[in-house]
Amino acid sequence: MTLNSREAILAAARLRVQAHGYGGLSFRDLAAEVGIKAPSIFHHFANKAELGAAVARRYREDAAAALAALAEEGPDARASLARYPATFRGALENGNRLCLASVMAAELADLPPPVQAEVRDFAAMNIAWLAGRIAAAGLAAPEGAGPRARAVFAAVAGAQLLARGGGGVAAFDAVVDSYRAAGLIPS
Amino acid sequence: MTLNSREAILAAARLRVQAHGYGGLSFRDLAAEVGIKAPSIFHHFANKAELGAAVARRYREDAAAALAALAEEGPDARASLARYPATFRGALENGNRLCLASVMAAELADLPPPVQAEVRDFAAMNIAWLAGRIAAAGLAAPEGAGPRARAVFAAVAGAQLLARGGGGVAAFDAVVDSYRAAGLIPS
DNA sequence: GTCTTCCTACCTAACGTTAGGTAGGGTGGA
DNA sequence: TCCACCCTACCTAACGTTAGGTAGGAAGAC
Repeated sequence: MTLNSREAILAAARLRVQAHGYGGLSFRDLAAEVGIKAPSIFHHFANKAELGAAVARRYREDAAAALAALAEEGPDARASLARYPATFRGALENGNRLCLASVMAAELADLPPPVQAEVRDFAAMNIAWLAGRIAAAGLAAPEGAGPRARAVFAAVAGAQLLARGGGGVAAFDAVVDSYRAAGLIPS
Repeated sequence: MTLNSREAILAAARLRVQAHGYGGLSFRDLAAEVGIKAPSIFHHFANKAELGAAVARRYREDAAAALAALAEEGPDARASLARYPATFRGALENGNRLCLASVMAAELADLPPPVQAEVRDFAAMNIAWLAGRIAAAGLAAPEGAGPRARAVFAAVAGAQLLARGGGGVAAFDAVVDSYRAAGLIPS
């Protein structure tokens, strides 16, 4: 149960941050969900900042793996780009949550520096993946792939934010469809 | 000083929420900034929820006035649409803040219902304005103006979120330029 | 085999701090 | 006089965190 506890804490903390933010993550509530007491969390993580950084790091690693899998599914860069928004859809379906990095970006100034760094790394990783696929798909000139990648990332994150405010997955899908219609994302 | 205190509280609270979120708004810090003591705030607002709702309502009213002014500046709907993102730029310039509604959307689940309602109203107001201008500009079919308006609102909010994470106003401008290049927003 | 030692994993109790909120009093202008 | 405004003093609940301790297992020496 030792390794499982650490993993259980990480998983539960991720969901709680996605729903309530880093500031809304309480050790007592988190521990209760895992089935231990709050101080026992300190056996696995030195403090809240370290837990937050670990959650964000794991989130980035999982996303990187998912994107790598998406790219390896087929050689068609346009097709994998078209499926990129779907990686953000899941959070909305799962209790109207947001991308971890979006929630944390909203409270960025109050985040411990190590957590801030993880948030930036997540964005950089997504943008790098998008830029690679955009370049491979010939969707933009080589020097324009980076800016375009940032635009796609921002637009999809914004769609998720709007959908949480009202409309849910249906609103998210409609906004993404508009992006496709405008040519921001390939169909 | 009575009316001024209320206004000073509203203004300071708005800036603090834009920087730290509703959860990060503390009566003690807020009062200190205004130059009074924390319990004196309760003379102007019954509780935190009412203060939050008042801040959000005022924010929406101010934004509505700014958008109305933008629309009245000239009859060219395309031109006023092109200047829409600028209304979001100011927050970033002012201490790397976000749109009040974006910050609050990130912590929506923990907001008192009246505050949630104000956040939704702000989004609806923006979308209605955009839909009107999009229809007037002939940028989309009449039945497509609403979805397109939601896409523009989401995209601009996302650009602001990305810019806060890193890059600031320059990143915001670059992303908006990409939106223009893709045809999501008129130049 | 068993005794000692050290470990992991978790506990209870309490720390200092901060949160929103309340009670009741003083003061100044209409 | 009275009421708006702001004060001091205080409350309870919750926060992250620390101290100190217990249960149980692995490992080495004899």
